[in-house]
Amino acid sequence: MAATITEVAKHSGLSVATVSRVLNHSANVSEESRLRVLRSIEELDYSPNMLGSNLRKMRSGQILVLVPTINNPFYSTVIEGVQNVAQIRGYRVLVANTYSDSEQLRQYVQLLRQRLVDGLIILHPVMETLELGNIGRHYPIVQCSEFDTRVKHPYVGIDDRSATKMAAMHLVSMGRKKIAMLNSDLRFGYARRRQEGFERTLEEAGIPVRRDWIKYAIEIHFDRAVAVATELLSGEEYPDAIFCVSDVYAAACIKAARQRGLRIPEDVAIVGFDNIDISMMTDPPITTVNQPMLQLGSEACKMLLTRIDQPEIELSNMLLPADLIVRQSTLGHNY
Amino acid sequence: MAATITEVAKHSGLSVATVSRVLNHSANVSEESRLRVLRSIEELDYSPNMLGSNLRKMRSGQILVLVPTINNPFYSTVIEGVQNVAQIRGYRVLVANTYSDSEQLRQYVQLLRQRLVDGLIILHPVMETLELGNIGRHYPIVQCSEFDTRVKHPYVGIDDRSATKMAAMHLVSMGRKKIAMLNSDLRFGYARRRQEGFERTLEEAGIPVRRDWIKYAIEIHFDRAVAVATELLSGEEYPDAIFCVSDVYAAACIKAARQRGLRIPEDVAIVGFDNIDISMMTDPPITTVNQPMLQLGSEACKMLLTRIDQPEIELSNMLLPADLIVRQSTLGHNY
DNA sequence: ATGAAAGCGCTAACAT
DNA sequence: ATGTTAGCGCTTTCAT
Repeated sequence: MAATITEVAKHSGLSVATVSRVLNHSANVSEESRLRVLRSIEELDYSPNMLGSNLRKMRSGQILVLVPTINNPFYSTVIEGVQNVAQIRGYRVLVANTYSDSEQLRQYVQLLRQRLVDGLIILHPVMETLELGNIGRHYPIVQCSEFDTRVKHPYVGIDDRSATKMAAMHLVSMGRKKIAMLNSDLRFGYARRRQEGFERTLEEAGIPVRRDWIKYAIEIHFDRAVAVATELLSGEEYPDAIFCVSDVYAAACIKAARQRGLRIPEDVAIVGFDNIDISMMTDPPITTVNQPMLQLGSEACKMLLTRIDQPEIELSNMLLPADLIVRQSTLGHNY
Repeated sequence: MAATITEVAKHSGLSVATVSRVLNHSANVSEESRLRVLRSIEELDYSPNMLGSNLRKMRSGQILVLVPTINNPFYSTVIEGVQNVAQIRGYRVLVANTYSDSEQLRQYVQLLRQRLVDGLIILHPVMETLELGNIGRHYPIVQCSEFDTRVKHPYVGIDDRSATKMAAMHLVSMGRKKIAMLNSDLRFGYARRRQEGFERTLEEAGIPVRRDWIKYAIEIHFDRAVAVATELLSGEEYPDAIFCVSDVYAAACIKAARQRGLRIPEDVAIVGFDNIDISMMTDPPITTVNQPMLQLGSEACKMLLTRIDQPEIELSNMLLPADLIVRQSTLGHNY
């Protein structure tokens, strides 16, 4: 039913080579031939079978994005950034949830060997450093957002330490002296870097760092985070500010604070991280560190495509600037 | 560098046919040959080049999911459901944002003709009925969640009318008599069906339907929805309950009500739709209609794979049950 | 149970 | 500028 390039060639009275040239916009085709071919394509309602092209060119025209879960507005926005660039450059994007499972991850990396994808963007705290380094050593791979500096693939992310400093200094400048942190899991590079930035900033500001005011909510799960936040706010003495490594945690802090009858920001100020939609929907809206999500994705994609096209080029890592969006969870009053 | 099936054949002293049989778990291979082949695969670190396989089998092993935007927890969860089934059945999933642009949509449908995808799941209010019907007439396509009954492709969704009835009856049973609706855009099938269900339920309950209390927020955008909700709550007389067709709208109503100093649910009760994460993070948490998002995706995927494998089979549409999750935005008190 | 060989649709090297 | 042809890696039919 579907026409092939051979039939187009026959129909136009030209060779398959010429048809192929027209399809690939190659030079060295006379205007007349070009038009003849285009007409035949039209009349036969021909569409090239890319499976043939792919085999011949030994490329899939696809890249794979690995995320712990697509169902997270941060990741999905980064993916959108990836897609924006990929589409322009004629690549399609596969998205795979790894559910942070290394077996899944290993399996997806196989798609590179099977030539089903030309490159890989990992939005994923890579814990099995060496593993991935070996499997993917000779393939185009870029780390995005959640990078591990020990892994040998280039990355694009934000400067967590200075972003954290900005957030913490904001709290300090609002006169807060009893500042807590709600972190995720120190196995993640960003968690380590943000905690480091947090502690350093407090020290520089002459504010004591209380170990019992640095809490961890291992899973990014709302109810779990509410429990941890409640704990943080339960003691005789409790913090007057909480820096959270995610907006979900910040929303959890708001709920916990409310349940204990604390006012925000009067009694406790709250800062989130990521600037996902939720941060503007809570009451009060959350002051948060805005990550340039779309740009993270698009830069990672550009980097990857460069790696695919010119594997010999040495790529340098990229840290994008983040900025603080001040809302009522720290500012108050103007609600 | 990468070994081919020919090299494996040579190395094992068998033919490519036999190697292929082993790879495809075909019968008629002696245990001895099988082991010889497997050993060679191991030793040569061989991985089949799927581009060759794809061309020969004339299939891509991929399906495409079209969504207005991936950056929406409802869609991304449905996609997760699709992926769960696809992975088990050996298919990969491409995701494309159409941004509700019909030109983009048309372009993506081309992937079917190019044989880059074997089938299509559309999570998308299809407005250009005929168009898609023509382009995709002879390809495996399934509508999911946002279906148009006039389009000739099978669909899986929820029964919007009865789901709406359930939500509205909940408000009625709580003694509400002045019930408003915050809808999206009547160009969407679900918007029409839900409004119909809403009006019918009120009529059956003997409650007058006030046209000026049915409002529309064309874009699902938080700030815009807050403005509409504020309008709804501004009059001399205002509703004592609002039924929203999305949780985002419900969150907007909460914000608008708060700003006007109204208590929820005492002064105004609020019901959302979808049961996305946001609905449990607001204050108060939102009573909402839970759509079986994962199941919507997985059933749509099953349906599509059936269509791919057995195009001759006539498929019937599927409506999954939704259920009401009652939280404090209508129940109150037990916060 | 195994092998030989054709061929999927396309591109690109080479020849003219 | 155009055509001829080999061949990308695999599956599958047909012999044996």
